[in-house]
Amino acid sequence: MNMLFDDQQLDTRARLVKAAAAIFVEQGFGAAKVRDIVARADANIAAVNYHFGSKEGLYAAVIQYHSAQAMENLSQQVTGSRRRVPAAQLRDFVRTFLQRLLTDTPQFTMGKLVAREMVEPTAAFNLIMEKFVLPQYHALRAIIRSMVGAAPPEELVRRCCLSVVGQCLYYQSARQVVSVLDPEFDYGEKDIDRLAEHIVAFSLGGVHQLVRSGTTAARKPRPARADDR
Amino acid sequence: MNMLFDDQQLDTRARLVKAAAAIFVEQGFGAAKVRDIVARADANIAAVNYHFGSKEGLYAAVIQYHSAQAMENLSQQVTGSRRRVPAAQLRDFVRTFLQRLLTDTPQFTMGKLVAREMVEPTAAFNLIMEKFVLPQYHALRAIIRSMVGAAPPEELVRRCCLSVVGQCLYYQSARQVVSVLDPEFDYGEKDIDRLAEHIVAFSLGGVHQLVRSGTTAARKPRPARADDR
DNA sequence: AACGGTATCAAACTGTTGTTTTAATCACAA
DNA sequence: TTGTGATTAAAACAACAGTTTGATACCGTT
Repeated sequence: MNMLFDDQQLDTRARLVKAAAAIFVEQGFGAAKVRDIVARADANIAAVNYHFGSKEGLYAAVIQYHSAQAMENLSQQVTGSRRRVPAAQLRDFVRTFLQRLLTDTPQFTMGKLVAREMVEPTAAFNLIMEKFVLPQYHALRAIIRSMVGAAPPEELVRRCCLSVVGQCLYYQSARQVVSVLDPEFDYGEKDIDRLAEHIVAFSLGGVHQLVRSGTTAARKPRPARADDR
Repeated sequence: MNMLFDDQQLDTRARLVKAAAAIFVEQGFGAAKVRDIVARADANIAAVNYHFGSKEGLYAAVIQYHSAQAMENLSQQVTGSRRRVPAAQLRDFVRTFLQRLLTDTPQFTMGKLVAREMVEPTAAFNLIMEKFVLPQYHALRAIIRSMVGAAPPEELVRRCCLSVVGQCLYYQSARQVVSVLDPEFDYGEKDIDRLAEHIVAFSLGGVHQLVRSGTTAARKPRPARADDR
């Protein structure tokens, strides 16, 4: 239990964490098979129970390991863009979020694990929520709030946050659908950048639209608009 | 193999389809257990293989049964709102889409099955795609296209469609997250209507923003905007 | 009443999957 | 060298889940 990752000659424990991370991301915790993991790690079946106690313990280790670097990414992201215009902050947020969600390098494994937990929660759900989802959510909420001012109700800000996140997450959770509807999209850096541009522009328009209609329209009875009926 | 559903005293086959639909929606095909299904249907284990050949056969039967009424809902929806303003068509689309996705009545089971297939594809994925996803997508694409005119490239329209769908699907696929971030939201009719209003307004703003920036900004080199740096 | 087909049921079967066991191997200190 | 604890390996175990079996009940027909 000395250093976890060397580089070349990893010990069994480290190889297991690495292989498990990949398979958990690909298939989710439930569908992942321990035998597949140890096969990829080139280790023996008993190793996972010896080192981690159980499959769940291995999953916890994967999360814990990837948490560390993901967490510092997070904090440097938040502090890094404090001084900018809200719209630029949103751009940074979406770009980073999409990168973590869609890029395939092992550096961004945590983002995909979090996405999995959202759609298919496991025992680690609460931990993931408070360690990753909520901080991210609060960051995004602050950005949106600074864009709309103090007047609009909290609910509007919350809905906008979920709209932004929903747009992003769809490209990861529904990859199969995207690959049919948009076969060109190959999740490369270029594609991700273009997608980020789109989602930012779309969301900026959405937020502004809501501020506009929120200030002019009545509150309770839905105002009859031109597009009704 | 006479009539499938009576009403009150359903035969075993019908009870199985009904129970299976509920459990497949709740847990997904992979996680659903045949023993749970037959327990809810108050039937014997062997019944599923006797009537449907296999668990997969049962799943196919569930899809086939719910397809019928879902399909006619679809067509009447499309033909029903042809004559309206695009924005009103979008409103209808989103409202109906959300209703199918979030309402818990068995009438709208298909929507949730489709959502499952998007996130966790099974052998029925291709069928679901061409029978439900693609038609819906084309309908939405036509609406968006009629809003932006002929000038914007197809890619922009496609991105907008995915943005709309992503916003909606998130509330179904990530229910657990929503229940933490927004505990008030209880998926009642009121909530769904309000959510539809939000997503429509947000998306209208998003689409218009994209049309605006698309016509004014240069194409290849990203124009330096006020919010940069 | 006897027959034939359909449906149901309890029980067993089979493959899979997470886990455990037991022995062998290795590293290293006494 | 010897002993000790950590690690690995092969095999077995136990629980689970989908499927199959063989017997039995049901029901309309001859």
